[in-house]
Amino acid sequence: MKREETRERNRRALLDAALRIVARDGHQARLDEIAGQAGLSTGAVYSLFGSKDGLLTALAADYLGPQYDEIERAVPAGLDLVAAVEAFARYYRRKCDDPDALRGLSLQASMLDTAARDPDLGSRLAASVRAHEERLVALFTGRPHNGNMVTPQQAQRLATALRALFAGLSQGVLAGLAPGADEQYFAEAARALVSGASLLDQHAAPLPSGRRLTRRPTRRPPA
Amino acid sequence: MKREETRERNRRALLDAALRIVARDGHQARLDEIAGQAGLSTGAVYSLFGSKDGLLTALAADYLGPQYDEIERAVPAGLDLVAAVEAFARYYRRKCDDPDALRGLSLQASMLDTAARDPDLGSRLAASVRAHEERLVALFTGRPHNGNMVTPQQAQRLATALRALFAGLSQGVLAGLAPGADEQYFAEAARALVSGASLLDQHAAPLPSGRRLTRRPTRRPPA
DNA sequence: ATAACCTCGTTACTATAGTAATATGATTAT
DNA sequence: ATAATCATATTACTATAGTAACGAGGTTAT
Repeated sequence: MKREETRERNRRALLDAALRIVARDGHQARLDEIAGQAGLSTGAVYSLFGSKDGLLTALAADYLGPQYDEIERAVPAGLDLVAAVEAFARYYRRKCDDPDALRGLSLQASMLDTAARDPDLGSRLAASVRAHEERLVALFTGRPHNGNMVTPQQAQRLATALRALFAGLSQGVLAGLAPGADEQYFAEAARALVSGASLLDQHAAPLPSGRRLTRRPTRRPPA
Repeated sequence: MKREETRERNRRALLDAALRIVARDGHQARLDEIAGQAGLSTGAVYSLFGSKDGLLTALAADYLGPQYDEIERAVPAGLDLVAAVEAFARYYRRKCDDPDALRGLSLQASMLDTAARDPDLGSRLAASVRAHEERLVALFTGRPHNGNMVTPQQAQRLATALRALFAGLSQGVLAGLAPGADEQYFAEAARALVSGASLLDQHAAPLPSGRRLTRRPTRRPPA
């Protein structure tokens, strides 16, 4: 079975070359440069991955694992739910400061576009993401919160909302739509989702006629 | 001043043609078809908008207005904050069911990519979005909540988080990452941000040793 | 063992975004 | 009024993604 073997070798060679070049150029990486570094011609990409998007999708799926490794390191076991969610939030916000976060955003955008336009690649991508998301669910499941333990169902609901919130906020920060969204803001927004604290608690103002809040503000972290 | 006049006329002609064709083909719309329908050649696009992305960005900026008109219609005055936020959430979720929501997602992705790659277009886009976002802030400012009125600062914080959350959730729904995120879920997630309710309230399970929740669940809408 | 076949990568081609040089016609200065 | 200049669209070209026909060499059936 030498045929299958060379196929696999070529596949790997393309993915490895693509990783290097995509890390540098994002989704604008040129196919002939990738194929050249893999010792192949651009046609091989179409034979093995169907399209440039197919190659990038496979690459993305390959690198979701390390991505979630990093998240798990950022959210240590032993924290209760609120603390874990805050740690997650701060991790996400810090990643926006990474010098090549913009390239990451561009890649993410092209993945989104691929998913929107190519149902096949889209569902393959979605499957990878969902598979890895189980790790996120596991990361929250069982943590104490309000005297209870987080159930897998709760963790699932939470993971969906948190990923959405952070994805949206990161996009906002990087695209310049949300200039004020600092680490503190990420943490407060995330905490609002899980705890009884609202995003608004810290900035309330009385009605003109002046009855005070019924809810007292949660702890005000140091400015 | 006939020069400026024809320039403006050509600009409009390109935008009008682009609107038709982009509505059909998304960001894959072909430049020569757009230019052809405008009675111009593709070079005119580069002369007037600098690039295809420039044309699409201008188009997007043009159509943010109607977008926000629709939002304002979906969130009537007179609702308190929680109800307004829920209405907003449900509007956003319903838009995911639109038959050409996927084309919208693809366009949104390409705008994101443009913002990530071209600082100039990115900041122009961000400026348009922020300008229109003031309407969103105004939409929430002054509504009653917990016996107070929402301040502009609170509304700003809220608008940032809501847009991020809905953008992320919509992307998730359309890309197949968040299959369970129905209208109800959108509404609950949004409510969690503003009110004391947590996303987890409805799905709590007791600890093995069994102390109950300290917080009682908020109203459970009919299934 | 040999012939038919199938898989996969290459080569040559097409389509489209973008660039550079050019031409045309408006604006401005003399 | 006429010439110089500038702005803007066109034309011809380049670069790159994608397609289709082809061919080499591994695979399978007799």
